[in-house]
Amino acid sequence: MRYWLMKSEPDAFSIDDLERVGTEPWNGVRNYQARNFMRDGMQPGDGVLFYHSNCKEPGVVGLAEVASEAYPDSTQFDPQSDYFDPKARPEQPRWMLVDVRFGRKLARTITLAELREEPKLEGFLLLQRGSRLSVLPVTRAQWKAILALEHRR
DNA sequence: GCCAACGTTGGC
DNA sequence: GCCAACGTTGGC
Repeated sequence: MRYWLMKSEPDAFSIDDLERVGTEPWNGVRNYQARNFMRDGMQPGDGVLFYHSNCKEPGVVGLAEVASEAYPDSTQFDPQSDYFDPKARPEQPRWMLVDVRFGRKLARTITLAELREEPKLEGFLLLQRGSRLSVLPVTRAQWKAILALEHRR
């Protein structure tokens, strides 16, 4: 079992939205590195840290799990979609996604600022300068270190 | 709203 | 294949 962090802007899709729908196709990822993590790295049952980005208090807000193998993101073929990709062809899809299933909300937001202060998280991809990946791997040690912060304060 | 950092595009 | 221009991400 592996661990991941997935970012979402709460204005667009929050942890509450995921709780409401239960399971959501993680569409709209248009970065090759992020796609490759979903396509080549993820397995059903993997752990996901749900992260709110581009908001007042960025940070980890909940837990989820990978709920499917990777499959083509249908929005790439839909001209009405914001995520439409005119170069994508159904016989050779360019963008893949996985389904993500709600796990639980954290007791509180573990903020980005806190993560930066945690020595055990040195080297964490999320915290590296200029890192903008919206889907990224988390080591088991990092996962544990992050969750250990939940009830510490 | 600003802007640093990064990815992508397209001319040459 | 280089690289300038442009677009996007996302913290602050």
